[in-house]
Amino acid sequence: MHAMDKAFDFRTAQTRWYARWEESGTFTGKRDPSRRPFSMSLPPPNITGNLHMGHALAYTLPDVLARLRRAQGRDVCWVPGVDHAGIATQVIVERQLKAEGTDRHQLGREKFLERIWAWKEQNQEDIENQLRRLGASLDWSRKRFTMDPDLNRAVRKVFVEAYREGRIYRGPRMIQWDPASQTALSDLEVKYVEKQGKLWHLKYPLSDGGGFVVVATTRPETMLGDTAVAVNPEDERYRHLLGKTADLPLTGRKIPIVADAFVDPAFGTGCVKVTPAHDPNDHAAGQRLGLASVTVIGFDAKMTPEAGAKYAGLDRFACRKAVVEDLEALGLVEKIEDYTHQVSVSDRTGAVLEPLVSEQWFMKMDEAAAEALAAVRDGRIKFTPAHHVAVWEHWLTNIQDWCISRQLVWGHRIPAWTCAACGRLHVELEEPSACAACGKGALVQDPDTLDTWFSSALWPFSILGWPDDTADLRHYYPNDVMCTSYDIIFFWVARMAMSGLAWMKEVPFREVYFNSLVRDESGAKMSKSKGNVIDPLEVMDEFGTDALRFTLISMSAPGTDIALSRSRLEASRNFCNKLWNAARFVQMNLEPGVTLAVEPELGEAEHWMIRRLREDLAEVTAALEAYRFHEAAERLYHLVWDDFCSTYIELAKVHLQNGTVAQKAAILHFLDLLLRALHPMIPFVTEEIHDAVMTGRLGPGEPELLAQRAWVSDHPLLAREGGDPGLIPVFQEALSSFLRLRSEQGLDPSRRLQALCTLKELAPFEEALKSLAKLESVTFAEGDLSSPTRAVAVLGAGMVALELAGAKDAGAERAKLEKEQEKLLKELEPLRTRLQDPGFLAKAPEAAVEKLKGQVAEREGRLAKVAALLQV
RNA sequence: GGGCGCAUAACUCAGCGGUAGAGUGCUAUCUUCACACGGUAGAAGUCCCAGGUUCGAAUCCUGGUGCGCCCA
Repeated sequence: MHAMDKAFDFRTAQTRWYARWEESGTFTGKRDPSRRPFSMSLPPPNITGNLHMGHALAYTLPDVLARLRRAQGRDVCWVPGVDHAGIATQVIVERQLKAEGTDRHQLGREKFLERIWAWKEQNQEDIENQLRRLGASLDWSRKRFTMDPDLNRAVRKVFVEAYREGRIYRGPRMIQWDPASQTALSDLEVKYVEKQGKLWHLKYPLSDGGGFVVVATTRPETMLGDTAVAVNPEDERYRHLLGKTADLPLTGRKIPIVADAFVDPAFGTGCVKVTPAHDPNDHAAGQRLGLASVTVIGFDAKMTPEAGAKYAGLDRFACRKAVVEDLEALGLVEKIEDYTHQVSVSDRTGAVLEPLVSEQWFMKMDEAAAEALAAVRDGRIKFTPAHHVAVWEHWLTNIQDWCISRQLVWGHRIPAWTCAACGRLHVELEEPSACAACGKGALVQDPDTLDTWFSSALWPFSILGWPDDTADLRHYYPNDVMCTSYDIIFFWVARMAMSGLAWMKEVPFREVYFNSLVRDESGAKMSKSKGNVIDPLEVMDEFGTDALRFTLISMSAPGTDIALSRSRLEASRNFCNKLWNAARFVQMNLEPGVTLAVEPELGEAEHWMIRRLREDLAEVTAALEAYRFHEAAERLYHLVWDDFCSTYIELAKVHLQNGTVAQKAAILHFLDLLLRALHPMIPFVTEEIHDAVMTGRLGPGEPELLAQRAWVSDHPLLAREGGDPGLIPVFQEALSSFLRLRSEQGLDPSRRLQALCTLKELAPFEEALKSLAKLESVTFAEGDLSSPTRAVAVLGAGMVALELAGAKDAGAERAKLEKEQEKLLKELEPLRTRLQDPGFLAKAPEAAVEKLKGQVAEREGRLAKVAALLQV
């Protein structure tokens, strides 16, 4: 036991405790067969970044769950780790190389990889330490990285098996190509941004000399690769053109005019140019209609020789300018309109993507998607909030095959080898020593790596040791909960679900909790370019980790994004300080003999506090178990501030200062219950208080660390019944009436007054009333207290008065009473109307009618007393 | 074009069939024996609009308006 400072110093508390928790093995999954497991695996954070506010939330909420479940006796296993983030990481390290005047090609694949590994080690350590600062109760003994050898084995296993089953195949297909990072992307890595562009109306002369056909396009440079002009078959305007050809300007090619339903007659002129090599829709149309494909833009985003000698080698945007100029010179540009359209760019590099046909690896999605859909439909996976099911359904029912190969160095290398001699492809777990077909040629491994999410999708079971049949896997799989942000439902959740079902034959997690997005004060998404990013590390320095956590938790209502504001952080900090000071006040009045082992003595105030704890802690438990974090936080906030601090401690001050050991033990128990209930949300301040107050006062066998103590629900004290449930509310009303009278009468706050009260049952609280309302004495009397020398207030069940002698402000009192009368009448009117409504009386449930009657009676009673006072 | 979500006090948000709530801010007041990161009292809202269901709607349904997000 040591003296507590006047204010909670979170700076020392938050560095002190995490190491203790970690060293003590509190967070380690015990794989204890006698206890029910509780396992979680979150999408690991990307190694490219520091902890941002999204992580802070995404780790705080599951940490609340982990700490709750641990306290409830579950064997908690929450595995931490980081994700290698293929493209993002490679882009960053390549940028560093560029700044040093070199590049990865000069460095060579191996040196480049060494460089990335070194960078990864440093970043991973930073992220891990930031998660520790946040207090996340992760099992560091099990930490994983998506490129660990074990996890790589899982990746190879899945790749090889899926290939043999035909789920993975290789072939030329149109993909989204990122010219900046020189790799293919999956559909999910494409972002659509709105851009102000132009719509060029180009005239293609008909080959028979019968005029022109006009097509509209946002990308005129692709006309060099046109192989047809298409119209809608229903479009009467152009039916006469079908079967004819047009002379494609600048190329000397003749292209057919064809019909296809994909053409929207309302877009542009209703005639569209078809460029099968450079547009996904045109590509599909080209295949349907058997059109030729002419590739005029290369992987470097420059024009190819097929674009013609004049344009070959030009950048695609420079070529656009050149083509338009040349067409204008020929009089073939009918008009140019301003046009706003969506341009597809890389989510990572921001480069404008080029749809290109390319040889890539793909994974079939239809079967896996159907299984993932079924798992949610039949309840094997439950979503909170449930409305995200709609998004899930939509995406999985429209899913395309997944392009899994990337032309990157950083990632899981594809386990496929080609024989240099016979060209045979070998997909194997380990590198084959010789070609199984011809036995002669040298084997060359596919240079590409897999999409980062290929390995991420295996995370929920690869971290537990799969493909080996490990004890961890048997004990902790499937995971109980997956906590994540709803914006990565496709990247992570869907792919994990599909992988788990495919390879484990069981869902990877039983429940998914989607947390909100954290936004800035005005509700805008935080982004570096907007400059509105709130750094959680700075917030933790300024307000404390507990304040940050409590703010995020108390704003986490399902389905609403969080607009983080300074004022909320301040409120949370103040709350932590309030708790601290209440504990400090308790602690400084405890002698050594007061411990949790002492049987507490319970009076009216204690029974009231027990009732408050019993009701609220049950609600808190239920709310947390149902992911209603904000509700749990709000309950605890008011339980601590209003009930424990403002009401109970004020009533118990006498005991606290001069009471018996048994009386003080009751106070100690209440504080103990609050600390335990609050610990999952604000672990640092509660552990610090626990240390300061409970050291030497714990019951036999109780662990010293709060993080190891049991949850509060079945504490025997909460089962104790007794006392009069109505008494403390009457006391509160009497007290606030005295205070209000003082305020209305404009009395000097330090002046002590004589008071009267008709409520005899408050006699035991005389001292508390005197102290809190600054009274000299309280006389318990019967009947009407009204008198020309007293200020009187009407309560539900009685009356209180202050003796003011000559100092009474009768006008103020009368004004107040009149106002109260007016208010009561105003309230009564609709209540009485409703009570007289035959429809209400006939159809409303009896309880509603009774409740209304009670409300009317209570107001009428008050009204009568107020009216009587006004007549004096 | 399709889907999802949100509109409640000055601000940020809860509530989601039975008399409008919280935090912050605001007004007044108090440094009195844990806490000024505090105490006390107080002011503040046609619960976006229009219909409908119901004895009763901020709450359920339909339509509209305005925002935000996702997918194409």
